[in-house]
Amino acid sequence: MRSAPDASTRDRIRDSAIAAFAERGFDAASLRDIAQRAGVSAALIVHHFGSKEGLRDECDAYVVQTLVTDKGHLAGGGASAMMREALADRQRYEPLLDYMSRMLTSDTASADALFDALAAATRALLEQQVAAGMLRPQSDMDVTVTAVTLYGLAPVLLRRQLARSLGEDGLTETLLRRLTLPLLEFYTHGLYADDRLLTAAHDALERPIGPPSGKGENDPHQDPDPPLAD
Amino acid sequence: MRSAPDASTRDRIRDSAIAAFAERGFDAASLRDIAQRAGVSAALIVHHFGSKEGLRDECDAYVVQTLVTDKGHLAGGGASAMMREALADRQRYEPLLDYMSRMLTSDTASADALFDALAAATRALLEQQVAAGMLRPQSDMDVTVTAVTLYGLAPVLLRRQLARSLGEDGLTETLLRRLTLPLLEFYTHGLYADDRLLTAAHDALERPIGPPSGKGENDPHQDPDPPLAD
DNA sequence: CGCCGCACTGAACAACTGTTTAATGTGTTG
DNA sequence: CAACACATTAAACAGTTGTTCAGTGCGGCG
Repeated sequence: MRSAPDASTRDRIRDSAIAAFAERGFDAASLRDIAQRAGVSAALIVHHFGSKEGLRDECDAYVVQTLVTDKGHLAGGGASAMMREALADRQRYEPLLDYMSRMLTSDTASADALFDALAAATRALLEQQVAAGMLRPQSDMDVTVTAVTLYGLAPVLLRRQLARSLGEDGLTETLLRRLTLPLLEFYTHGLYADDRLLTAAHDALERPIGPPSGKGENDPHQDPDPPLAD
Repeated sequence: MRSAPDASTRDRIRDSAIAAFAERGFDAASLRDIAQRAGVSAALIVHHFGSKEGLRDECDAYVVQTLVTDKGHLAGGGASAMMREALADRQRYEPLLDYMSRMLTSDTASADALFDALAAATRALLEQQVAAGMLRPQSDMDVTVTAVTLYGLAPVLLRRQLARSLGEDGLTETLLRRLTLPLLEFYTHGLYADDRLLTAAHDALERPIGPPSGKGENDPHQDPDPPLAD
């Protein structure tokens, strides 16, 4: 988070805080550390924001607004549009993505609000695609919305592992291009060649209770990893 | 992490540490806090583990071993088997899942090792399914493996949001049952009804460079959210 | 000018951090 | 029994933390 050189002191502190929280986490980032980044004293931060918690609240609000409320050009696109946008102006958005990742896994009310906003954006997009006849009929739209939101967020939260695992460093354009077709293929035709696992799971769910009887070693579907079956 | 009542002091400290790190994060969990949970003094922790960092290393190793190396009954099943297992013995596994979530988003060598182990398990499972002719042909198996690993991890990392968003509290069996069929359907037939987005993306990727010219408002594929398309 | 408000500071504060030290007990081994 | 090893502790250490306090200087307004 490099602020514009003429940004107000308050804004500069906020941006420095976002960068520090994103890099080191809320607990590990000290007020003195943030103060130094912003070129001010620690006392001034408290003067402006009341407390470290107050500073956090303002950072949360700012990140949510920038990421989902602002201009609506992200709000309409869901998580992948977010990543594309982030790629375009990496220096500016990278701390925001890191901050958001920390936020989403943090058991705070702001985290819930952020996720709800992202899910709402995803829902809007999917419903628009339903109206256009682009989507297969979904049996439980709430589950679909939540799942698509989760799947869109996964590459952001696990950005480091995603890149490392594929031998890139960071979320380069090369990496995004490499992901595009396989993922779109996955979203279009799925992963499995036939209905075997699906019908097996369907049958299994008919039976009243779950996985009883001993070790459950001979279930009909041995391990359809992805779908959390049974 | 409630240890068996006769567990050795070392083990009890380790388990208390895992619980504390999982609940509050590595930085926020103090040695005195951990010591109190384990019913010992803070000095004893240092005596046994050398330093807080040493304690963390041992916790990391233990969690990795328990989650992926141990017995192989998780190693073979990927992330969803992990969740099923966790569900079966919730009290025991919940701290481990929380710990793992923090670990995977933490820029440490252990995090990389854990992810690699999970990805390897996913790869083994997928290759076995390829051999059985269950999978559609994949153009880039590395991408498929990484994506399936990410998608399997997303519900664990965002467990709280997943449950909250669907009106459950926690990863109940009810919730898992509700997820099973829609997700398996998704893995089997995909989300989209036709090839429109796929072929559009395919065409778009033919053209040499990316999204230039002004605002890129009139791309062929306006926003195929999920697949991060160009 | 004189006064007020306010951005801003360094220094001090008490609370807490991880770690060290010296000591105490307790059990095993010679 | 003496000697050693080791688990365990309370107390103290130096460093850092968020926060408070008393002040400084500067800009606008009467």
